Amino acid sequence: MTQAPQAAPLPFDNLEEAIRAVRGRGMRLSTARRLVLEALFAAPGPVSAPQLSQALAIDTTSVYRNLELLERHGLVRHVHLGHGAGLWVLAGRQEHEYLYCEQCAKVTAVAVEELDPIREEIRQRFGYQARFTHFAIVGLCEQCAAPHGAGERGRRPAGRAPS
Amino acid sequence: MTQAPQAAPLPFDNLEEAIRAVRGRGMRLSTARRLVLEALFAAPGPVSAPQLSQALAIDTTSVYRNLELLERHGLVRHVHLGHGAGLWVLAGRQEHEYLYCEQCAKVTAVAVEELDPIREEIRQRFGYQARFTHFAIVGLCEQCAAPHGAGERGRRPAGRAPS
DNA sequence: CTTGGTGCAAAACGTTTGCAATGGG
DNA sequence: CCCATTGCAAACGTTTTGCACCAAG
Repeated sequence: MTQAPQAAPLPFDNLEEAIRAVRGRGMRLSTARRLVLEALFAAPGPVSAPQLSQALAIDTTSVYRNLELLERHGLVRHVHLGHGAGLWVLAGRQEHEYLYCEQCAKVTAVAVEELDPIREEIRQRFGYQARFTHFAIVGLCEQCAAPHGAGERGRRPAGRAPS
Repeated sequence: MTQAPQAAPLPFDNLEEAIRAVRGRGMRLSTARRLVLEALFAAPGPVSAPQLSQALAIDTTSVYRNLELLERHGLVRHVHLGHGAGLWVLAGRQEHEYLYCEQCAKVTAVAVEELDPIREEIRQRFGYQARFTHFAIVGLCEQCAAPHGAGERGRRPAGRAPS
């Protein structure tokens, strides 16, 4: 996960296409690699390498090597929502960027185009071409930002909340 | 550095005021603590705990404990520019948020107010009250974003460039 | 003198590397 | 058959924890 700024994402919609892309790029379709891809397709959101390793009963090393290789080939990418392990997602179609609530750990995925206006404003003001695919936008969600409303007031996170 | 969403920053301008704040909050002014504060005042930008530890010849453990304590009391905070160690800065006055170029590792610090328009747009569109104090805004700086210009074309980072 | 702070040792955690064995094409 | 890929062991860099000693107030 050393560094992986941008690898042009390969377009694919489903497992079969992803597998075709794997083969087409000269990678072998090992059991571990197929399982990792399947798991990522099945996952409801970003998953960590240790999670994958445990869930699939594949050595962590192998999971990392697969994710890194697939990332180099633009099939997956990783994201940081807060502290803790990096989280991995497919990089094929429907690219997402994430908003992360540091209080209740809520994660909101939005299509990249939805953030383009923000990106454009940042570019105009500061000259940077921003990318929220590596670091999520961290802050407070609507409920948690509401000063004293009835919403999530004071609620503790459901899962762990890496700040 | 477990988690530290927001601790109301104590306002202070210089070392003396910071020291007064330390004492006022019931913390002792140990040698290590004073050195860490001095180093942060002297630093031109965010610094990692291992860096501080080495530069000041203070045990890493002690540096971490001091930073964490000072963070809990709103005197310092930490930021992630990319991969690698968390980086620490004073949290007193002139708060900054950071833009980080993932290609040339350039860091641009901007006053929080300068990002308020961006924050406002994010709030309106997605309901999140964003905070770029924990994760920098990562992307490409003007030079590196320029497709084939004469600027930083192909230049490798000066220091390490954690993506 | 009290107790908060220190250094040292050791561990936790996520991640990377070296190497011999294995299985995919 | 060959070599990409695997598992295991071991290292890595950052951060945390336990504990006996020390020093700030």
